[in-house]
Amino acid sequence: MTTAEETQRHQEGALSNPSAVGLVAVIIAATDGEPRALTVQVGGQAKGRSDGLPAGPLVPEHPTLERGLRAWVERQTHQRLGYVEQLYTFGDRDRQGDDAGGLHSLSVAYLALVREVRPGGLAEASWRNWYRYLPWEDWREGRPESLGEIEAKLLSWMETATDPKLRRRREDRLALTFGLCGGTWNEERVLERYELLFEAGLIPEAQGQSGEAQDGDRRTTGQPMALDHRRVLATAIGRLRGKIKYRPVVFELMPPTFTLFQLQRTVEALSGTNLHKQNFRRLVAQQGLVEETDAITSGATGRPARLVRFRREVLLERPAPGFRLRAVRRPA
Amino acid sequence: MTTAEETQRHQEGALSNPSAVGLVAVIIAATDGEPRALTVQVGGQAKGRSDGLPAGPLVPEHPTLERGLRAWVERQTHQRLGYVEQLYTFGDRDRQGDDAGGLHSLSVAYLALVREVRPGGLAEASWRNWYRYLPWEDWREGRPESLGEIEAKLLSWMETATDPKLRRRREDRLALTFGLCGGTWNEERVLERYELLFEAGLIPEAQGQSGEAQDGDRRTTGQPMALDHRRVLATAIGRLRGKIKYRPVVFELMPPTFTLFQLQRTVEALSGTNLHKQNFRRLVAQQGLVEETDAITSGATGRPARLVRFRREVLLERPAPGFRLRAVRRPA
DNA sequence: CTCACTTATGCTCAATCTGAGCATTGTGCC
DNA sequence: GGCACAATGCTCAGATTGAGCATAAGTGAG
Repeated sequence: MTTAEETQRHQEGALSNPSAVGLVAVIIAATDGEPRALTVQVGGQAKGRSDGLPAGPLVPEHPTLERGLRAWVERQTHQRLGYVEQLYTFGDRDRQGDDAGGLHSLSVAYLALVREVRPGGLAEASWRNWYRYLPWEDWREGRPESLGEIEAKLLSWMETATDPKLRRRREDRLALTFGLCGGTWNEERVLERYELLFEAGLIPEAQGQSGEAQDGDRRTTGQPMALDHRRVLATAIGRLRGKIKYRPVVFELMPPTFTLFQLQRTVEALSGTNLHKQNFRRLVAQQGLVEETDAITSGATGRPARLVRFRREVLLERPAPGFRLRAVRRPA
Repeated sequence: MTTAEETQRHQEGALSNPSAVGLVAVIIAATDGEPRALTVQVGGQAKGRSDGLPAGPLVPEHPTLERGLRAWVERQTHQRLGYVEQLYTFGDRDRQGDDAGGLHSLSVAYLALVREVRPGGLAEASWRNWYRYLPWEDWREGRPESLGEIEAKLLSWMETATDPKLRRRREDRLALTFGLCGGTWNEERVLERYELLFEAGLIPEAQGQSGEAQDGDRRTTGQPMALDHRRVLATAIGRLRGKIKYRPVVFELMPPTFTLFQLQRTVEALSGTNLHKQNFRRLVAQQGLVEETDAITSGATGRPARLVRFRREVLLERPAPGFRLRAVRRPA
């Protein structure tokens, strides 16, 4: 069959593979300078319960996928979603675990940013610091200590490759993702790092995928999640870290008014790095991202700070405002 | 039902909405300084034939969606795909036309870049300049002439809003996407522009979606495509235009060796703008994106140019190499 | 052969942006 | 008042950019 024939057959509705399609949502908030994701408890008694992301079937009654997701999440969590963006569509074998009875299954993942964290809301849902699941991604206190052990294991995984070409390829990947062997750490490569760990057998969720021995230790390789949800989370973090650099999406996580330092803390929380304070303010000022209110903080230690608010107008003005975050280089 | 319950039910496989899932591929090449997409003829005799993108059912026999797409396209087109990336998953109502017999239908769209254009290959498939479908996106010869008419229509669409708030919102969107009313043109907002035209009733494909009068004219609003394929194409172009700025993906479109000017022409073709020649070379040199060969062009008019080739090593070196394209400002 | 034309390539220069740090200003606390 | 701690202002050298000028090295016409 030619492409054209196949296309035509497809477009006339003669589809051969009905599939089970679901939604997964990565719902992000940032309070107290910590990045948080909404998680739920999933899993029956047999396998034990574990953290997972909110997920559900595709709701067909909505005009678009995004609107459907929005309504679904807002109904479930009573959160108003600020910003919503489609993340990625994960297929079967990208995932692990049971196929849904022979059906091919897909998950359409969405990233959503919410402003406030309603504490009560749902019994089984809770906000968790996302670095709980990916501890090696948090460089705010300097190089994460868990990284030492991880690197050692990755290096020995590299060594297990006997084929020199394969070994070389692995070395390149280590350099690219974890900054080993002379590479540099790029905070956006969250997914690539997760996938590398997965392949190297350091991720417990990889069980059943291959028979290799699992080498997971929550202190170093983080807490597991149900199914492939950690992969989805990693995708979300990577995307968000990229996005804040050229679109003012952080403000979707901020309260109506805030101080520049709170804003900086939020950006740092997302990107997992520290920023140079004065330069950060200069950047924000130059870009005209915020405007001053006449309120001033009080009570806290140190000199009170001026409260500012996001200038919605920038969405129309500059081509692509955001933060170009330059991590401050730390001595040791 | 709570989120957690729903999630659990979902994850245990009790899915309620089996859906028809398909793939769509935007396969891009660039030859002779023109950006081209692979198109096929689709549609039966009743509706008339029209251009469409290669599409087909999801192939379940592959480990991941991407690998599946890769195999499928390579089998169909005998093209080796260089770079493949998932674009977006389009839902039903995002699309137009017939639901597939009550099934909810999804299309997972992929972007692929190929190096060479095999001319023969498929009878019904052909490479088409992508600006044929989105003529307002090509600013290489200066402001596209079709834009005058488009803007006039958009402005009158804006005026039809009686509610001042709605009118205001439309004005903002015109500024943001088409640079009207004091905004600036941003070459990455391809999808937003298409969607605006769609809403404004300037896109013939919108028929049946709403009863509004269609105002399409191929010379100004471009040639239509089947279903929502123009939307998919617009998504692809926007994504690619963004990507070339921070990842060296253009090289996936180039032959093994090429001149710097050919490279520039390709980047210009994709971005739809003109670049400053000397600065472009300086950028490429600085970033170390290419290395010289000892071959030199000959035969063409003008001084012969050195042939260069892509330095694969940069993929490992710099954090995120690509082109920051600054359009050269033209006087008129 | 020389000229006109075309493209390649080298180089300059001012304006701006960046990374890093020093200095000063308000507050709460002892 | 003196201290610790943030907020805020300001400087400064080095790198990056945008825009051009100038020169080199081919082709084709006369």
